[in-house]
Amino acid sequence: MTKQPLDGLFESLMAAPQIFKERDTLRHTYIPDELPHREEEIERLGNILFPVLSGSTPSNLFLYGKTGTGKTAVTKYVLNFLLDKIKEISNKSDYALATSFMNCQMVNTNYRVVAYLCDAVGEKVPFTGLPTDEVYSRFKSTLDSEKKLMIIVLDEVDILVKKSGDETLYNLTRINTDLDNSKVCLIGISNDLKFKEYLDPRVLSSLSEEEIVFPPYTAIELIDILKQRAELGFQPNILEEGVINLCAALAAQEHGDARKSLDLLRVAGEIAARKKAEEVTEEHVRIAAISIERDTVAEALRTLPLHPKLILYSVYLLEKHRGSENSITGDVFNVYSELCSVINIDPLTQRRIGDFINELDMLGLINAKNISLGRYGRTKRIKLSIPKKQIQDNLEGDERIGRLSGHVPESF
DNA sequence: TGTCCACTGGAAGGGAGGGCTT
DNA sequence: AAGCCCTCCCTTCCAGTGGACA
Repeated sequence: MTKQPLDGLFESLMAAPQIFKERDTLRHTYIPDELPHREEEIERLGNILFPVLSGSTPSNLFLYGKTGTGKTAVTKYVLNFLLDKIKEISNKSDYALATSFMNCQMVNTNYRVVAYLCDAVGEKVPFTGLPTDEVYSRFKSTLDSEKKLMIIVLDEVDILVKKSGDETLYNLTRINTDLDNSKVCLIGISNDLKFKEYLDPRVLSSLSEEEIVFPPYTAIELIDILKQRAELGFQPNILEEGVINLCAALAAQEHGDARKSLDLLRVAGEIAARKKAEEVTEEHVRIAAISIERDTVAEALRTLPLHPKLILYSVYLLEKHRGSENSITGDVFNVYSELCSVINIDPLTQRRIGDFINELDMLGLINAKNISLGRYGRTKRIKLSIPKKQIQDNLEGDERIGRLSGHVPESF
């Protein structure tokens, strides 16, 4: 058999110095045996959920805190602990503990939440077709068919409520009154502190019987977290002095985000491994910071549907041909409509384009600010938030947008 | 000070595509 | 097969608005 080019690649990678011991422990999704600087939160959550061990229903609770402050990790940590404990005493207790953890970024409609819960209790339902009420009552009756205590965790619950309202949440907070054998405990997790304002007061009072606020990590705390993970994930003495401090400092600039600091450390390690370096250096961390940023943007651009891509490309063309002058919604819509006719598709309405402009703003790809031009109306001032080169490189790769490359809109 | 522009953004609803029940 | 119900994506309608201008 002839030698494949990949054989050589793998051989040289194997021969290179080993950087990682256990790479996955450096992912933020990995739950270590200890969570440094979250002892207090673990203890509080443990205290609140402790009644499950004696078969009582704990209070519903709400966890608040910014991204990367350990809400999800602490919750999973405590739930895992409880599940282990329950296993130990299972012969002594006459009920089962079930948990369902869902991220409302994915499970973001009322129907999907209930369907997900059905799945968790072993009730198979189609992803569409049934009335939500029907799916909900199937969930209830399956859950109630045996003695069970179910802890339902709704991570990023604010997304669900903003998108689909709080009807499901309302039903779930009242479900215990309809159950004879089983009980449900709800845990809501949110990084939007203003989220409470959207909630019906009845849901709010029932859901936040207990609340835990997760403060951001300080740079010093991040260093401890990174040291712990580095010990698990990297070969000994592979990190140059200062690497961990730099990762912590960069992440601390953004509200003490442990997730980000771990990503930085892991990607820095991957870069060092690729370069076959003897150790991971501060330079690798800096490259990692740029590469993470670039990859996030490239990924966002690549996965955009066609119409938002065209809108973004219109903003790009406006900036390219009219210099740094800011565009307004009307300009963008005109160029967008023209591009649609060039590639022979029907343009969407200006109303819909307005929504897409807001979405692109939220993704951080453009900056759209409401302004008033006096008697010339109220509109949005729109600027690109990322370099033009990045738009060009990533969008013109799309065959349909590529056809527009070099096109100068007639409106100029 | 009132007018008026060019929108914004909420609300309601249409319809396509999918699937269930009877 | 008919009648429902779901989500998703979109349109239509329209009241509301900030501030330059007459």
